[in-house]
Amino acid sequence: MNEQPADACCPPSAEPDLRPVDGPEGDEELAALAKALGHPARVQIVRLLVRRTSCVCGDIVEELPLAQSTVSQHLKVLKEAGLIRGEVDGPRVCYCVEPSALRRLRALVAGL
Amino acid sequence: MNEQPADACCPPSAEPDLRPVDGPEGDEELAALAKALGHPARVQIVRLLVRRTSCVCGDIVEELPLAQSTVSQHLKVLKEAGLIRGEVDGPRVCYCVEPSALRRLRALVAGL
DNA sequence: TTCGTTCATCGTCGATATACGATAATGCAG
DNA sequence: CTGCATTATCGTATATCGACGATGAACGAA
Repeated sequence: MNEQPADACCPPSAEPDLRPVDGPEGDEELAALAKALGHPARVQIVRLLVRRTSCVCGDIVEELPLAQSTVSQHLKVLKEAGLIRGEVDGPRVCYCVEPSALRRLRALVAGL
Repeated sequence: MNEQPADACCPPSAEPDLRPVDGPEGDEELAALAKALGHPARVQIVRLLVRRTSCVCGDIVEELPLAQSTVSQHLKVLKEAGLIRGEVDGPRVCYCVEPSALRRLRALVAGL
């Protein structure tokens, strides 16, 4: 079991989101974000991190019916898409959502 | 060239969207919609259909730098995800977005 | 019916995704 | 340094994706 404070990472990071929503760049950007969310396990991971019941990789692994290596791969995909961030906390890594990326995704979907 | 009225299809279709946004079903649903949007060409197609400058398959093909068969495949993916609909209009097919699916996607993303 | 147009489907190829176990790398405790 | 716990990466096998050309199916016109 773990007894993490669940609020150790994730500084505010107020990015303005000034890029355009449409055009070819918007297509690529939305496609990349959507592709990262295009797997149920990754959606579930994002939800877990938003709910913030925990943010440690091991806890996420326990919540999913997948091997630890598979969860790590999914975390990597989400991180490369900019949707989450990982902060090293001793031997653990605390993952958290990137609020600006989520806002960006909402803006791009709203711009459809 | 074509001279289509561009408003021949797409009845209102006011669906209530009463299903829950979270939970395992929401994960699968969002993942399926996001996966369908996880390619720039498909994002571009959805945008074209929202702008409604045209809705005929052939016109969509002309807008994209892809072969007709490839565009047809992307249209199939979008249709199977429920994001668009195709109505046969003589030898042509008029595609249009499914507004309820777009609203559903926005609700699911907002529910993250 | 026959022809031409429009769109869908088939078959194929290379690239990418997804899963797993095994192993490496990291950090802390002792 | 040694050992333990945690996470990342590697290697591999299977499945799906994405592209194309070729072909098929449906429809209207002649």
